[in-house]
Amino acid sequence: MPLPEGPSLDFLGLDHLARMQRDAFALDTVELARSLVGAYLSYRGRLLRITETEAYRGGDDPASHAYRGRTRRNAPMFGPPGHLYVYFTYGMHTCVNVVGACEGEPSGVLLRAGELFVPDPLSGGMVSDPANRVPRTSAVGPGRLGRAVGATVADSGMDICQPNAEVAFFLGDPSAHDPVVSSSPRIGVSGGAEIRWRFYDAKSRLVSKHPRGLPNHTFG
DNA sequence: CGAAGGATTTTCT
DNA sequence: GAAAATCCTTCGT
Repeated sequence: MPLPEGPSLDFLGLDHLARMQRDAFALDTVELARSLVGAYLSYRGRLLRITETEAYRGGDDPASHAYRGRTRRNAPMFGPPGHLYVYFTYGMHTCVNVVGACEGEPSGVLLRAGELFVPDPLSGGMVSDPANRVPRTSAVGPGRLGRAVGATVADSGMDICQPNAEVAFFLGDPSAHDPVVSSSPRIGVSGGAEIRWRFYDAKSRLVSKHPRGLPNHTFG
């Protein structure tokens, strides 16, 4: 089986990519979710190309953790853009969100899937991680992504716009590897199932499978 | 293949 | 005490 379609990251040297600053996160939550597909995430030294996100926008989104108001857990969703909201669920999964902007209302973009990269001693660049091929070790699915980058709830609230933050996003190189961003209803939500706030790269194999066979390209 | 059920613990009611 | 923005295994076609 071939490795998943993806960029050869010889150019990566993340220095060549623009690091996302506060203004890049201060977008409407849904716009941020869309723009993060194809972006690179550096999480304490682990590198990931984001392939799938979901938006949780506003206090009247019934699927959002913020739906029933502010609690200690979801507090970062009510704060300024460019911070992490990390939560623990189902007794075993740690899921990572980024806070965007929503007119003073709570905001969260759930990182649902990505393609892992590892250093390549031969080229000196980064190459797709063989772990991507094994569902268990991949970063496909929010729980698996959280595990792959080693996220913990202690990371919740982290300001990722500080110059020396251990977590940072970089905009992908549009001229080299445009994602084809498609949308679908969100996965695993109990309310608001008609809203298409899930975004994914239709060119990537490394996206989650929609339980209901709803819009979701699969290549191979 | 797909459907069903268990795992496991934090958070909130 | 119940639910949870999930994942994995098992069991049935």
